[in-house]
Amino acid sequence: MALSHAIMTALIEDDMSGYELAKAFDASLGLFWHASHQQIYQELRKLADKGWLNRREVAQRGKPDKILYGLTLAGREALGEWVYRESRVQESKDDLLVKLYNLSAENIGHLRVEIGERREAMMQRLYLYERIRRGHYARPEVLPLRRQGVFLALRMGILAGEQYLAWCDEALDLLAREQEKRGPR
Amino acid sequence: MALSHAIMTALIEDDMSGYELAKAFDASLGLFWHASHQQIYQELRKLADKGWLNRREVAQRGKPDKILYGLTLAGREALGEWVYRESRVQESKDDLLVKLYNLSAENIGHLRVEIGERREAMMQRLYLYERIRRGHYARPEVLPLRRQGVFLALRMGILAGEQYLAWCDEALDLLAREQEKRGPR
DNA sequence: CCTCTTTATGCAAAATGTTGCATACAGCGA
DNA sequence: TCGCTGTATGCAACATTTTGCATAAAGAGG
Repeated sequence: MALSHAIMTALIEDDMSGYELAKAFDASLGLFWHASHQQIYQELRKLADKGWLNRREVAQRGKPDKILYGLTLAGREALGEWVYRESRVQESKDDLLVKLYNLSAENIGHLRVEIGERREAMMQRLYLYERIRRGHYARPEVLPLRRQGVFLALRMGILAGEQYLAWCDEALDLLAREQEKRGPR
Repeated sequence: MALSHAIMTALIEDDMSGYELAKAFDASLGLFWHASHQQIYQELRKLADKGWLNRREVAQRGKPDKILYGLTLAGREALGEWVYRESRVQESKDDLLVKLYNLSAENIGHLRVEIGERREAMMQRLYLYERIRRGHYARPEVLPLRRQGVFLALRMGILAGEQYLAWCDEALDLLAREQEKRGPR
Protein backbone atom coordinates (compact mmCIF):
# COMPACT_ATOMS: atom_id res chain seq x y z
CA MET A 1 0.00 0.00 0.00
CA ALA A 2 2.68 2.46 0.90
CA LEU A 3 5.52 1.18 -1.21
CA SER A 4 4.39 3.81 -3.68
CA HIS A 5 4.76 6.50 -1.06
CA ALA A 6 8.12 5.21 0.05
CA ILE A 7 9.29 5.45 -3.55
CA MET A 8 7.96 8.96 -3.98
CA THR A 9 9.61 9.92 -0.72
CA ALA A 10 12.94 8.69 -2.04
CA LEU A 11 12.46 10.99 -5.04
CA ILE A 12 11.79 14.17 -3.05
CA GLU A 13 15.26 15.57 -3.54
CA ASP A 14 16.66 13.80 -6.60
CA ASP A 15 15.32 12.18 -9.72
CA MET A 16 16.38 8.57 -10.01
CA SER A 17 16.14 5.54 -12.25
CA GLY A 18 14.68 2.27 -11.04
CA TYR A 19 18.13 0.85 -10.70
CA GLU A 20 19.39 3.76 -8.63
CA LEU A 21 16.25 3.63 -6.49
CA ALA A 22 16.78 -0.04 -5.78
CA LYS A 23 20.27 0.77 -4.55
CA ALA A 24 19.14 3.78 -2.54
CA PHE A 25 16.51 1.56 -0.98
CA ASP A 26 19.21 -0.80 0.08
CA ALA A 27 21.09 1.97 1.79
CA SER A 28 18.63 4.43 3.28
CA LEU A 29 14.86 4.20 3.28
CA GLY A 30 15.18 0.52 2.51
CA LEU A 31 16.55 -0.01 5.98
CA PHE A 32 13.00 0.68 7.12
CA TRP A 33 11.19 -0.55 4.06
CA HIS A 34 12.59 -3.32 1.92
CA ALA A 35 11.66 -3.71 -1.74
CA SER A 36 13.08 -5.78 -4.58
CA HIS A 37 13.91 -4.29 -7.96
CA GLN A 38 10.95 -6.03 -9.59
CA GLN A 39 8.59 -4.36 -7.18
CA ILE A 40 10.22 -1.00 -7.72
CA TYR A 41 10.10 -1.14 -11.51
CA GLN A 42 6.46 -2.13 -11.46
CA GLU A 43 5.49 0.53 -8.99
CA LEU A 44 7.36 3.20 -10.92
CA ARG A 45 5.33 2.48 -14.02
CA LYS A 46 2.09 2.57 -12.08
CA LEU A 47 3.00 5.87 -10.50
CA ALA A 48 3.96 7.34 -13.86
CA ASP A 49 0.60 6.20 -15.27
CA LYS A 50 -1.18 7.93 -12.41
CA GLY A 51 0.68 11.13 -13.19
CA TRP A 52 2.52 11.25 -9.90
CA LEU A 53 5.89 10.71 -11.54
CA ASN A 54 7.28 11.81 -14.87
CA ARG A 55 9.69 9.68 -16.83
CA ARG A 56 12.37 10.54 -19.30
CA GLU A 57 14.87 8.35 -21.04
CA VAL A 58 18.48 9.27 -20.62
CA ALA A 59 21.22 7.97 -22.90
CA GLN A 60 24.51 7.23 -21.22
CA ARG A 61 28.00 6.64 -22.45
CA GLY A 62 29.46 3.25 -21.64
CA LYS A 63 26.25 2.12 -19.93
CA PRO A 64 22.79 1.10 -21.05
CA ASP A 65 20.18 3.84 -21.30
CA LYS A 66 18.18 4.48 -18.19
CA ILE A 67 14.79 5.91 -17.36
CA LEU A 68 14.83 8.74 -14.87
CA TYR A 69 11.78 9.31 -12.70
CA GLY A 70 10.90 12.53 -10.91
CA LEU A 71 8.05 13.71 -8.72
CA THR A 72 5.40 15.75 -10.49
CA LEU A 73 3.48 18.49 -8.72
CA ALA A 74 0.54 16.10 -8.41
CA GLY A 75 2.90 13.56 -6.88
CA ARG A 76 4.12 16.04 -4.31
CA GLU A 77 0.56 16.92 -3.40
CA ALA A 78 -0.45 13.28 -3.06
CA LEU A 79 2.54 12.67 -0.84
CA GLY A 80 1.70 15.69 1.28
CA GLU A 81 -1.85 14.44 1.82
CA TRP A 82 -0.77 10.90 2.53
CA VAL A 83 1.12 12.04 5.62
CA TYR A 84 -2.21 12.83 7.26
CA ARG A 85 -3.82 9.54 6.45
CA GLU A 86 -4.10 6.46 8.61
CA SER A 87 -0.86 4.64 8.93
CA ARG A 88 -0.25 1.06 9.77
CA VAL A 89 2.62 -0.82 11.21
CA GLN A 90 3.59 -4.04 9.59
CA GLU A 91 5.06 -5.92 12.51
CA SER A 92 8.27 -7.72 11.79
CA LYS A 93 8.15 -11.47 11.52
CA ASP A 94 11.16 -13.28 12.75
CA ASP A 95 11.68 -17.01 12.34
CA LEU A 96 14.23 -16.94 15.09
CA LEU A 97 11.68 -16.04 17.75
CA VAL A 98 9.41 -18.85 16.62
CA LYS A 99 12.37 -21.19 16.72
CA LEU A 100 13.02 -20.17 20.30
CA TYR A 101 9.57 -21.47 21.18
CA ASN A 102 11.03 -24.83 20.11
CA LEU A 103 14.16 -24.63 22.22
CA SER A 104 15.47 -28.04 23.31
CA ALA A 105 18.65 -29.60 24.64
CA GLU A 106 19.26 -30.87 21.14
CA ASN A 107 19.00 -27.62 19.22
CA ILE A 108 20.33 -25.20 21.83
CA GLY A 109 23.77 -25.21 20.22
CA HIS A 110 22.37 -24.38 16.83
CA LEU A 111 20.26 -21.56 18.20
CA ARG A 112 23.26 -20.07 19.95
CA VAL A 113 25.06 -20.01 16.62
CA GLU A 114 22.11 -18.40 14.87
CA ILE A 115 21.80 -15.72 17.50
CA GLY A 116 25.52 -15.10 17.24
CA GLU A 117 25.15 -14.56 13.51
CA ARG A 118 22.32 -12.13 14.05
CA ARG A 119 24.46 -10.25 16.51
CA GLU A 120 27.28 -10.02 14.00
CA ALA A 121 24.97 -8.83 11.21
CA MET A 122 23.47 -6.18 13.45
CA MET A 123 26.91 -4.93 14.42
CA GLN A 124 27.70 -4.41 10.74
CA ARG A 125 24.49 -2.54 10.29
CA LEU A 126 25.01 -0.33 13.30
CA TYR A 127 28.43 0.48 11.96
CA LEU A 128 26.79 1.66 8.73
CA TYR A 129 24.21 3.71 10.62
CA GLU A 130 26.94 5.29 12.66
CA ARG A 131 28.86 6.28 9.53
CA ILE A 132 25.72 7.88 8.13
CA ARG A 133 25.03 9.68 11.38
CA ARG A 134 28.53 11.11 11.55
CA GLY A 135 28.59 11.95 7.89
CA HIS A 136 25.27 13.72 7.57
CA TYR A 137 23.71 14.24 10.98
CA ALA A 138 26.52 15.22 13.29
CA ARG A 139 24.54 18.29 14.36
CA PRO A 140 20.90 17.59 13.83
CA GLU A 141 19.77 20.92 15.36
CA VAL A 142 21.16 22.92 12.45
CA LEU A 143 19.54 20.81 9.74
CA PRO A 144 16.47 21.88 7.81
CA LEU A 145 13.29 20.48 9.30
CA ARG A 146 12.81 17.71 6.76
CA ARG A 147 16.28 16.38 7.39
CA GLN A 148 15.56 16.30 11.09
CA GLY A 149 12.72 13.91 10.32
CA VAL A 150 15.15 11.71 8.45
CA PHE A 151 17.45 11.95 11.42
CA LEU A 152 14.69 10.68 13.71
CA ALA A 153 14.20 7.67 11.45
CA LEU A 154 17.92 7.02 11.64
CA ARG A 155 17.78 7.30 15.42
CA MET A 156 15.07 4.65 15.40
CA GLY A 157 17.39 2.40 13.45
CA ILE A 158 20.24 3.02 15.86
CA LEU A 159 18.19 2.53 19.03
CA ALA A 160 16.51 -0.59 17.67
CA GLY A 161 19.88 -1.98 16.66
CA GLU A 162 21.42 -1.35 20.05
CA GLN A 163 18.43 -2.95 21.74
CA TYR A 164 18.79 -5.94 19.45
CA LEU A 165 22.43 -6.34 20.40
CA ALA A 166 21.55 -6.15 24.07
CA TRP A 167 18.95 -8.86 23.58
CA CYS A 168 21.42 -11.08 21.72
CA ASP A 169 23.87 -10.78 24.60
CA GLU A 170 21.21 -11.59 27.15
CA ALA A 171 20.00 -14.57 25.13
CA LEU A 172 23.52 -15.88 24.51
CA ASP A 173 24.25 -15.64 28.23
CA LEU A 174 21.14 -17.48 29.24
CA LEU A 175 21.63 -20.18 26.64
CA ALA A 176 25.30 -20.62 27.55
CA ARG A 177 24.41 -21.08 31.22
CA GLU A 178 21.68 -23.58 30.40
CA GLN A 179 23.86 -25.58 28.07
CA GLU A 180 26.57 -25.62 30.72
CA LYS A 181 24.13 -26.91 33.32
CA ARG A 182 23.00 -29.76 31.14
CA GLY A 183 26.50 -30.78 30.19
CA PRO A 184 28.20 -29.24 27.16
CA ARG A 185 28.47 -31.24 24.00
CA MET B 1 6.77 -19.53 4.42
CA ALA B 2 6.92 -20.06 8.11
CA LEU B 3 3.34 -19.35 9.07
CA SER B 4 2.92 -23.10 8.96
CA HIS B 5 5.73 -23.53 11.45
CA ALA B 6 4.42 -20.80 13.69
CA ILE B 7 1.08 -22.61 13.78
CA MET B 8 2.66 -25.95 14.55
CA THR B 9 4.70 -24.28 17.26
CA ALA B 10 1.52 -22.97 18.84
CA LEU B 11 0.23 -26.55 18.94
CA ILE B 12 3.24 -28.07 20.71
CA GLU B 13 1.59 -28.23 24.09
CA ASP B 14 -2.15 -28.15 23.38
CA ASP B 15 -4.48 -29.14 20.59
CA MET B 16 -6.52 -26.21 19.36
CA SER B 17 -9.22 -25.26 16.90
CA GLY B 18 -8.68 -22.60 14.26
CA TYR B 19 -10.67 -20.17 16.30
CA GLU B 20 -8.66 -20.79 19.44
CA LEU B 21 -5.44 -20.54 17.47
CA ALA B 22 -6.46 -17.20 16.04
CA LYS B 23 -6.98 -15.93 19.58
CA ALA B 24 -3.76 -17.45 20.87
CA PHE B 25 -1.99 -15.79 17.98
CA ASP B 26 -3.39 -12.48 19.10
CA ALA B 27 -2.03 -13.00 22.58
CA SER B 28 1.26 -14.86 22.42
CA LEU B 29 3.13 -15.94 19.32
CA GLY B 30 1.06 -13.49 17.34
CA LEU B 31 2.90 -10.68 19.05
CA PHE B 32 5.84 -11.75 16.93
CA TRP B 33 3.93 -13.17 14.01
CA HIS B 34 0.59 -11.80 12.97
CA ALA B 35 -1.95 -13.89 11.04
CA SER B 36 -5.63 -13.43 10.26
CA HIS B 37 -8.16 -16.17 10.86
CA GLN B 38 -8.55 -16.79 7.13
CA GLN B 39 -4.87 -17.50 6.82
CA ILE B 40 -4.94 -19.77 9.81
CA TYR B 41 -7.90 -21.84 8.63
CA GLN B 42 -6.34 -22.31 5.22
CA GLU B 43 -2.97 -23.25 6.59
CA LEU B 44 -4.51 -25.71 9.03
CA ARG B 45 -6.15 -27.59 6.20
CA LYS B 46 -2.92 -27.67 4.20
CA LEU B 47 -0.98 -28.96 7.18
CA ALA B 48 -3.58 -31.63 7.84
CA ASP B 49 -3.36 -32.68 4.18
CA LYS B 50 0.39 -32.99 4.52
CA GLY B 51 -0.05 -35.23 7.52
CA TRP B 52 1.63 -32.86 9.95
CA LEU B 53 -1.58 -32.23 11.86
CA ASN B 54 -4.51 -34.45 12.67
CA ARG B 55 -8.04 -33.13 12.88
CA ARG B 56 -11.04 -34.28 14.82
CA GLU B 57 -14.46 -32.75 15.13
CA VAL B 58 -15.65 -32.00 18.61
CA ALA B 59 -19.28 -31.37 19.47
CA GLN B 60 -19.93 -28.75 22.10
CA ARG B 61 -22.89 -27.77 24.20
CA GLY B 62 -24.21 -24.27 23.66
CA LYS B 63 -21.60 -23.56 20.98
CA PRO B 64 -21.06 -24.60 17.38
CA ASP B 65 -18.97 -27.70 16.76
CA LYS B 66 -15.27 -27.12 16.37
CA ILE B 67 -12.39 -28.87 14.68
CA LEU B 68 -9.46 -29.60 16.94
CA TYR B 69 -6.01 -29.84 15.42
CA GLY B 70 -3.02 -31.55 16.99
CA LEU B 71 0.57 -32.17 15.97
CA THR B 72 1.28 -35.60 14.53
CA LEU B 73 4.61 -37.33 15.02
CA ALA B 74 5.53 -36.36 11.45
CA GLY B 75 4.62 -32.78 12.32
CA ARG B 76 6.85 -32.79 15.35
CA GLU B 77 9.71 -34.14 13.28
CA ALA B 78 9.22 -31.55 10.56
CA LEU B 79 9.21 -28.82 13.18
CA GLY B 80 12.35 -30.19 14.77
CA GLU B 81 14.17 -30.16 11.44
CA TRP B 82 12.93 -26.72 10.51
CA VAL B 83 14.77 -25.21 13.47
CA TYR B 84 18.04 -26.02 11.74
CA ARG B 85 17.11 -24.53 8.44
CA GLU B 86 17.88 -21.10 7.12
CA SER B 87 15.83 -18.43 8.74
CA ARG B 88 14.91 -15.05 7.51
CA VAL B 89 13.92 -11.85 9.11
CA GLN B 90 11.04 -9.98 7.65
CA GLU B 91 11.91 -6.44 8.56
CA SER B 92 9.06 -4.38 9.85
CA LYS B 93 7.62 -1.76 7.57
CA ASP B 94 6.44 1.35 9.26
CA ASP B 95 4.61 4.12 7.46
CA LEU B 96 5.46 6.49 10.27
CA LEU B 97 9.18 6.40 9.49
CA VAL B 98 8.50 7.10 5.83
CA LYS B 99 6.25 9.95 6.88
CA LEU B 100 9.07 11.40 8.93
CA TYR B 101 11.11 11.68 5.74
CA ASN B 102 8.38 14.12 4.72
CA LEU B 103 8.48 16.24 7.86
CA SER B 104 7.48 19.87 7.28
CA ALA B 105 6.36 22.88 9.27
CA GLU B 106 2.87 22.11 8.07
CA ASN B 107 2.60 18.50 9.16
CA ILE B 108 4.77 18.58 12.27
CA GLY B 109 1.74 18.87 14.53
CA HIS B 110 0.09 15.88 12.96
CA LEU B 111 3.21 13.78 13.25
CA ARG B 112 3.52 14.66 16.92
CA VAL B 113 0.01 13.38 17.44
CA GLU B 114 0.71 10.17 15.55
CA ILE B 115 3.85 9.50 17.53
CA GLY B 116 1.93 10.17 20.72
CA GLU B 117 -0.61 7.54 19.69
CA ARG B 118 2.11 5.04 18.98
CA ARG B 119 3.55 5.72 22.37
CA GLU B 120 0.22 5.11 24.02
CA ALA B 121 -0.37 1.87 22.10
CA MET B 122 3.07 0.59 23.01
CA MET B 123 2.49 1.36 26.68
CA GLN B 124 -0.62 -0.82 26.57
CA ARG B 125 1.31 -3.58 24.99
CA LEU B 126 4.16 -3.40 27.44
CA TYR B 127 1.62 -3.61 30.20
CA LEU B 128 0.34 -6.85 28.70
CA TYR B 129 3.87 -8.23 28.31
CA GLU B 130 4.58 -7.35 31.90
CA ARG B 131 1.48 -9.19 33.11
CA ILE B 132 2.58 -12.25 31.16
CA ARG B 133 6.08 -12.04 32.52
CA ARG B 134 4.90 -11.82 36.09
CA GLY B 135 2.30 -14.50 35.63
CA HIS B 136 4.39 -17.14 33.91
CA TYR B 137 8.03 -16.16 33.90
CA ALA B 138 8.72 -14.63 37.29
CA ARG B 139 11.63 -17.07 37.76
CA PRO B 140 12.87 -18.07 34.35
CA GLU B 141 15.78 -20.13 35.76
CA VAL B 142 13.47 -22.78 37.15
CA LEU B 143 11.47 -23.26 33.96
CA PRO B 144 11.92 -26.20 31.62
CA LEU B 145 14.26 -25.38 28.76
CA ARG B 146 11.56 -24.88 26.13
CA ARG B 147 9.79 -22.34 28.29
CA GLN B 148 13.03 -20.45 28.69
CA GLY B 149 13.09 -20.05 24.93
CA VAL B 150 9.60 -18.60 25.10
CA PHE B 151 10.83 -16.33 27.86
CA LEU B 152 13.61 -15.04 25.61
CA ALA B 153 11.06 -14.20 22.94
CA LEU B 154 9.05 -12.33 25.53
CA ARG B 155 12.18 -10.47 26.61
CA MET B 156 12.66 -9.40 23.01
CA GLY B 157 9.15 -7.99 23.04
CA ILE B 158 9.77 -6.14 26.27
CA LEU B 159 13.16 -4.71 25.27
CA ALA B 160 11.90 -3.69 21.85
CA GLY B 161 8.88 -2.04 23.43
CA GLU B 162 10.96 -0.10 25.92
CA GLN B 163 13.28 1.03 23.17
CA TYR B 164 10.28 2.15 21.13
CA LEU B 165 9.00 4.23 24.04
CA ALA B 166 12.41 5.82 24.47
CA TRP B 167 12.44 6.71 20.79
CA CYS B 168 8.95 8.20 20.97
CA ASP B 169 10.03 10.42 23.85
CA GLU B 170 13.14 11.53 22.00
CA ALA B 171 11.16 12.25 18.85
CA LEU B 172 8.41 14.10 20.70
CA ASP B 173 11.03 16.24 22.43
CA LEU B 174 12.81 17.13 19.25
CA LEU B 175 9.58 17.90 17.40
CA ALA B 176 8.24 19.99 20.28
CA ARG B 177 11.43 22.08 20.34
CA GLU B 178 11.35 22.58 16.59
CA GLN B 179 7.71 23.54 16.54
CA GLU B 180 8.37 25.98 19.37
CA LYS B 181 11.24 27.57 17.46
CA ARG B 182 9.12 28.12 14.39
CA GLY B 183 6.23 29.58 16.31
CA PRO B 184 3.53 27.34 17.71
CA ARG B 185 0.18 27.18 16.00
C1' DC C 1 38.46 -14.18 -27.07
C1' DC C 2 35.98 -15.69 -23.04
C1' DT C 3 33.98 -15.14 -18.75
C1' DC C 4 32.56 -12.39 -15.00
C1' DT C 5 30.67 -8.24 -13.00
C1' DT C 6 28.08 -4.03 -13.27
C1' DT C 7 24.50 -1.36 -15.14
C1' DA C 8 19.73 -1.41 -16.58
C1' DT C 9 15.01 -3.13 -17.36
C1' DG C 10 11.51 -6.33 -17.58
C1' DC C 11 7.87 -10.72 -17.73
C1' DA C 12 5.43 -14.53 -15.58
C1' DA C 13 4.24 -17.67 -12.09
C1' DA C 14 3.75 -18.77 -7.46
C1' DA C 15 3.29 -17.80 -2.71
C1' DT C 16 1.43 -14.85 0.82
C1' DG C 17 -1.58 -11.76 2.83
C1' DT C 18 -5.79 -8.68 3.04
C1' DT C 19 -10.62 -7.44 2.55
C1' DG C 20 -15.22 -8.29 2.23
C1' DC C 21 -18.69 -11.24 2.64
C1' DA C 22 -21.47 -15.42 4.21
C1' DT C 23 -23.34 -18.83 7.31
C1' DA C 24 -25.03 -20.68 11.71
C1' DC C 25 -26.24 -21.24 16.48
C1' DA C 26 -26.53 -19.60 21.42
C1' DG C 27 -27.13 -16.37 24.99
C1' DC C 28 -28.04 -11.71 26.73
C1' DG C 29 -30.51 -7.55 27.33
C1' DA C 30 -34.11 -4.30 25.96
C1' DT D 1 -38.84 -10.84 19.43
C1' DC D 2 -35.09 -7.92 17.84
C1' DG D 3 -30.53 -6.84 17.65
C1' DC D 4 -26.01 -7.50 19.55
C1' DT D 5 -22.02 -10.22 20.84
C1' DG D 6 -19.34 -14.37 20.84
C1' DT D 7 -18.16 -18.87 18.93
C1' DA D 8 -16.91 -21.27 14.76
C1' DT D 9 -15.69 -21.96 9.87
C1' DG D 10 -15.23 -20.78 5.29
C1' DC D 11 -15.13 -18.74 0.01
C1' DA D 12 -13.64 -15.46 -3.44
C1' DA D 13 -11.40 -11.53 -5.11
C1' DC D 14 -7.79 -8.76 -4.81
C1' DA D 15 -3.25 -6.83 -3.54
C1' DT D 16 1.41 -7.59 -2.38
C1' DT D 17 5.67 -9.92 -2.41
C1' DT D 18 8.90 -13.42 -3.85
C1' DT D 19 11.25 -16.32 -7.12
C1' DG D 20 13.04 -17.51 -11.31
C1' DC D 21 14.14 -16.29 -15.62
C1' DA D 22 15.53 -13.23 -19.67
C1' DT D 23 17.81 -9.63 -22.19
C1' DA D 24 21.55 -6.47 -23.42
C1' DA D 25 25.72 -3.70 -23.60
C1' DA D 26 30.27 -2.24 -21.59
C1' DG D 27 34.48 -2.94 -19.12
C1' DA D 28 37.85 -5.77 -16.50
C1' DG D 29 40.85 -9.61 -16.11
C1' DG D 30 42.84 -13.80 -17.56
